[in-house]
Amino acid sequence: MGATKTDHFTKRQNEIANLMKALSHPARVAIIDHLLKVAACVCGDIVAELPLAQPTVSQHLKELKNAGLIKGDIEGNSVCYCINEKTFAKFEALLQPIFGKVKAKASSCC
Amino acid sequence: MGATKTDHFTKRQNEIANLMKALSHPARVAIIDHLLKVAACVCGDIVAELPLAQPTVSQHLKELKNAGLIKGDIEGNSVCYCINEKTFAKFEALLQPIFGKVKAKASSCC
DNA sequence: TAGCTAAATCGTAATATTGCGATATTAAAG
DNA sequence: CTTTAATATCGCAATATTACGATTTAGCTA
Repeated sequence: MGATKTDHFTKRQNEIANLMKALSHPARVAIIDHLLKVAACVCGDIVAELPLAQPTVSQHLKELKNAGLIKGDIEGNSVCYCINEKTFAKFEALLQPIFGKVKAKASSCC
Repeated sequence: MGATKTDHFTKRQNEIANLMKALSHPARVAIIDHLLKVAACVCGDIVAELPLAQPTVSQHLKELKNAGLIKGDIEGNSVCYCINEKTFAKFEALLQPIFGKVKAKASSCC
């Protein structure tokens, strides 16, 4: 055991969970923060920004990329990472109904 | 190793990461879905709804409670779980600026 | 009190994540 | 072609998560 039973849940629930997981580590939130702050799409700058070793940052970048939250363009020697707006838009669209329903509920109990 | 270096990141980044982690499992998304759907605050109904054993569901409920996303009121024999709107509002407030900045950026590169 | 039901906790196995040193890979520079 | 720089990948150790059977806790009812 220990393997998540993803097949028992809806596609939507798994999509939400996957996007949440991608941002469930402060380093990855910090990477997104940085990519939003800097005008240009930084590459190895991210490694310099974070208090983590290069291989570790590379791994976090890979996870964000797998989740589709960032894109990586090879630019000669280095790689240019940047926000993938499409996925963020989808994420927002998935969360909107939840936040909306929470507000509509208005403490029906407890 | 293996322990997340939470102390190297900002309080905000850790807060976001923690809330994300709480919803990074489809079962926990399903629990929130269910609590939003049902008018009354269900208790053991959640166990019946999910394709998981009772101890497993109890564990997921505990994590959602620890993150502050749900509340649990003891009601005689059983427990009444429900959405904690305050935390959801905070979560939304934390994400809003990110989604906003993503849209404002409008593919500056890549 | 004894028995029943609902939920939490314990203990443990399987698996996943995090972090990083060492090592590849790839492309520009000399 | 060799060197250098920037990233990615490998392999491993430490730790965390997921799942659940067995057990405990707590309240209700008879």
